[in-house]
Amino acid sequence: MSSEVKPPRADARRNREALLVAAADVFAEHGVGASLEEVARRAGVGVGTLYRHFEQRDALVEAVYRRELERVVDAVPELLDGRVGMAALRAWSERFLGYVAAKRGMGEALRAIMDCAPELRSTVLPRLEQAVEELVAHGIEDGSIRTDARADDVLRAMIGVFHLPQADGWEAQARRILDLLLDGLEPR
Amino acid sequence: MSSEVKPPRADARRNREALLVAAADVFAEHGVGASLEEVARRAGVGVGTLYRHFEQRDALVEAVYRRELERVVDAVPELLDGRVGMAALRAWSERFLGYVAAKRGMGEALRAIMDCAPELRSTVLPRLEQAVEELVAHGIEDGSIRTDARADDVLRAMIGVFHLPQADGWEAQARRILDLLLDGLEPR
DNA sequence: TGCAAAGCGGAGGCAACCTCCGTATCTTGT
DNA sequence: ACAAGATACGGAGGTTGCCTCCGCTTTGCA
Repeated sequence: MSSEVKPPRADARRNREALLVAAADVFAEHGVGASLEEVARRAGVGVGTLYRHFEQRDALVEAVYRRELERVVDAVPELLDGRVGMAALRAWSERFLGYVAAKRGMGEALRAIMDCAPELRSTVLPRLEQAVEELVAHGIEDGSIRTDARADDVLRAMIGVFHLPQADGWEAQARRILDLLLDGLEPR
Repeated sequence: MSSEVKPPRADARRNREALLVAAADVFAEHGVGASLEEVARRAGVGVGTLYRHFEQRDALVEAVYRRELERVVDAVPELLDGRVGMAALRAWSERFLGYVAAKRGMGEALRAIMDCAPELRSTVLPRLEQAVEELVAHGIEDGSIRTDARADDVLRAMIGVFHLPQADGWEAQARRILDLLLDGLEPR
């Protein structure tokens, strides 16, 4: 009846960790579409092991970027402190942008995570949704955000922008577009 | 000195056309990442022929969606007629959205076109940029759009939104996001 | 009608995907 | 400390898609 989940074997845990580290490297180097055999090789592990731990590519992608994204999510309360909702959302989006710009592959990763089948979908996307939801709700309450604003729209818009090809000047352009979007969220 | 380009042979033209038709089908069915051998097969043509006509995938993608996109571009003057810039831009984005929603694969295609190396880049992207530029310029002139608005930002934002995974409710959500964006373009 | 030139096709080499199962490594109970 | 079962590993191999290369066909021109 209680929690019937045995802890995984020691070698399994080790390999899983090695795979995550290797994948982070390889994704940073060749993007999220990189060869999984390369990942396995660099982790010093057989492909079979990779596929056992992460049944699909998306599962690996998600696991690799999960920690970073959690940090973005966790920043919400701090940013909300002493700020009006809109200002907090602006600060948050700026921080999010910084993460995406810093961690190569994260833009693609976000898109990939959104794409994958709902039943396999990670826990990360809901947490992001929840983060935006909180920010938007505050803004609506204190009157700094339009009452008809929808958190899911805002998050998707951000992801759309983050996933644009990161050519030269990407970060500045993304910032401008985000500003446009946020301006659109202010009450008329 | 004059135009040294001979017209292509008849069979070449035939095959090119067959490839475009087949590719349109296959892309609509399996997305822009579909198998090119499948495209060749369905066109009743060898792969070699496909690669001779379209050296890279992006070239084929672009050719397939070019006509549709040209229609979007060509709508600009008509939409500008008797409308203020902002209104024309709204109407244009709505029309663009309609095209993307109707033609499966077009969202992906836009992204793919943006991605490909500049020197190989199609003539379509510049034409789209020019279209938005015209709309935005009018809007700035007649005071319906912020003076600091940048056409390239607007286009990229749109493409970002169009490329989001087209799940249920995509069109409505894309419309809301675009509205947000356009609201952000109105003078403060 | 004949002959370059232009174009065709698909075999073949390569890379990545993913599965499967014989073998190795851990854990637990004694 | 050891044995036995459970758990996990590895990588060969079947499959598919990419792209190139070159002997053969078709076309257009004289």
